[in-house]
Amino acid sequence: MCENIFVTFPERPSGYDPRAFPPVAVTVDIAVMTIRSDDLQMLLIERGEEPFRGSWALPGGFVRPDEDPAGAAARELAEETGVRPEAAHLEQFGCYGDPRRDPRMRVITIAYWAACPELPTPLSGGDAASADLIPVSKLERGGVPLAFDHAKIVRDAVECVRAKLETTALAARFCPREFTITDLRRVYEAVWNTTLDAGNFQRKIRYNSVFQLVRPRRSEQETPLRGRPASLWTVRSDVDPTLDTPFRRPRGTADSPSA
Amino acid sequence: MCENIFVTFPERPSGYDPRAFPPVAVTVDIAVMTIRSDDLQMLLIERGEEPFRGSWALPGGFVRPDEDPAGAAARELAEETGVRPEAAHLEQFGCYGDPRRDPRMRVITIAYWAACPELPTPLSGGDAASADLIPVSKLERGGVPLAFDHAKIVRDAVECVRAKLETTALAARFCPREFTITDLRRVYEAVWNTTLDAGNFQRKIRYNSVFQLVRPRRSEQETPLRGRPASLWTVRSDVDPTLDTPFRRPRGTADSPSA
DNA sequence: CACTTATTTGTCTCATTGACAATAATACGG
DNA sequence: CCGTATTATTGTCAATGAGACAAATAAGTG
Repeated sequence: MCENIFVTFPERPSGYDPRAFPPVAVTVDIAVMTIRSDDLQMLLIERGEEPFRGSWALPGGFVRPDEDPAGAAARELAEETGVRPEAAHLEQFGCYGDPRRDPRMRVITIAYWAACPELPTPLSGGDAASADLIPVSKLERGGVPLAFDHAKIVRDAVECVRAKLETTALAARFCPREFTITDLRRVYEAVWNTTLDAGNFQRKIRYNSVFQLVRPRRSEQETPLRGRPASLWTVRSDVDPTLDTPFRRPRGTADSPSA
Repeated sequence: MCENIFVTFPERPSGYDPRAFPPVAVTVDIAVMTIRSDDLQMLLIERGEEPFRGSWALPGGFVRPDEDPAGAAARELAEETGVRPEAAHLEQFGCYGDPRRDPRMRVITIAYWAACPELPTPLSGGDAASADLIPVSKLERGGVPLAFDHAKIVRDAVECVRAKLETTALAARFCPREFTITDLRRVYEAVWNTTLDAGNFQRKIRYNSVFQLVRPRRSEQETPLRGRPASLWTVRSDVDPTLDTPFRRPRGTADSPSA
C-alpha cells in the first residue's frame, strides 16, 4: 500500500479515481454442508445457463456495495436455503481470484462454508436453476462436473471442515440443539468417512474433550426404534456459540523463567 | 450466482457491463513474520500520509489486472523485503472487505502471512515510509497504532501461525535450511510465548512428530559460543516443501464395516 | 420371559507426555 | 592437563489418554 501504487495506478489516496480501477466483481460462494443419511452432503446448484451450463456450482452471489462479505454470505445463505443466519455456523475459509476463473470478467470470490443441522430439503423449484444435496464422497470421486474453479473450492471447504472437527466442538453445529452422543459420533463418522468405537467416543467426548455437554432441563425424548434409548445433551449455554474454541497449547509462559 | 444478479445488477453473463460494477480495489496485505532475538516479530510500515499518517500498516499493494492474488503477494513480498518467493512460506489466511475499512473507497484485501527465516533487516531507507520489525508481543499489548483494520488482520495472522505450528512442520520454515533442534524449539517458544522442556522437545520432534529430520550430508558447523555443540538437521528433501502436512485422523474407513 | 438392539460403563494395554535427573561434548581459565 | 561452566542429548518414571474389546444396562418385541 505504498509506492507500488504509482506503478499500477496513477491516482492517489483521497483523490482516488474510480475509473482508474479495472472492473472487478466481488462475490461470495458458500459451501453449505449437512449430514444426510449418515453422509456429508453439500448443497450445489445446477447451472441453467452459460458458461458452464449443466455443471454444478456453489450457491453464492454478489457482495452489495454497502455490504460486508460476511453479511453477504449470511444473506445469500438465507435466500438460497431459508436458513436463518444464527441457525448455522458460517465461516470464511478462503478467497479465489485467478484472473481467468470466470470467463466473463474478473471475479474475486470470498468463500464460506456453512454447517447446517436441519437443511430444508432443496427446493429445486422456483427458478431455472435446480438445487440439490450431493454427497461429498461423490464430489471427491469426481463424478460431478463443477463450474469455474469450484472443484478446488469444494475440496478446500471439505478439508477445512475436517480439520476444524478435530480441534473444536464444531460437530455440534451439525446437530439440532439437543442431541445424543451417537448423533455426534455420526457427524464425525460422516465427515471423516470412518468408523469410531462407540464406547471410546463416549468417554472421550464426555470427559476429555472441548465439548462441555450438559443434560438439558426437560427434553422430549424421541422413542428410539430399537435398543436402549440414548440420553440427550446440549452444549453448555455459556460456551462460545460458534464452538470455535481455540487450540490447547502447552501451559506455562516465558515470563516464568525455567532457569 | 443466480437470480440475485437481477436484484443488484441489471446486466447478465456474457453481456457483463463493466460500468455496472461499483469501483472496488483489490489488494493483498502480507503479515511477514520472522524470529528475531527469540521473539516473533512482524514487518510493518509506518504510513507517511493520510489516512492514518503515522500509524503502522501491513505491507501490501494492489493486485494487478492480470495477476492472481498469490502472485501479487509473492511479488509484493519480494518488492518490499527482497525475499525470493521460494525462500519463504506464503499462505493466504483471510479476506477483509468491510465497506468502510478504507475511508477513501471500497477496498477488498486478501491477507497473507509469510514465514521468513532470514529477513534482511528492514531497509527503512528509500521512500517516505519506514519499515520496521515489531515484536508481536508489543502489537498484542496494543502499544502500536495500526491503520485501517490491520489490528484485526494482525491478530488473525498470529493466531493462524500459532495454530499451524501445532499441526504442521511449519516451524522449520522459520529456520535456515540446516538447523538444530534447539533452533526449532526457539521458534515454538517465540511463537507461542512459552518455554518448552529441551529434553522432551527433542524426543518429540525426532521420534514422534510430523517432522522428518535427517542429518545433512556435510554441514558447516558453526562453533557454538558455549556448551556442547548441537547437531544439524534438515527436513527430508522428499517432504512437502510447504511443510503444510495434513492432520492425522483416526485410521480405518467406513468401507471396512465394524459390525 | 427370552431375544434383539443400541447405549453406556469397565478393563486392559500401549503410546505419548511431562517432570526431572543423568550423561555427553565442548570452551575456558587456571 | 584439569576442573568448571554451559549447552545438547539421553534416560527414567509416573500420569494421562487412546484404542481394542468385553460387560452391563435399558429399552422394544414376539
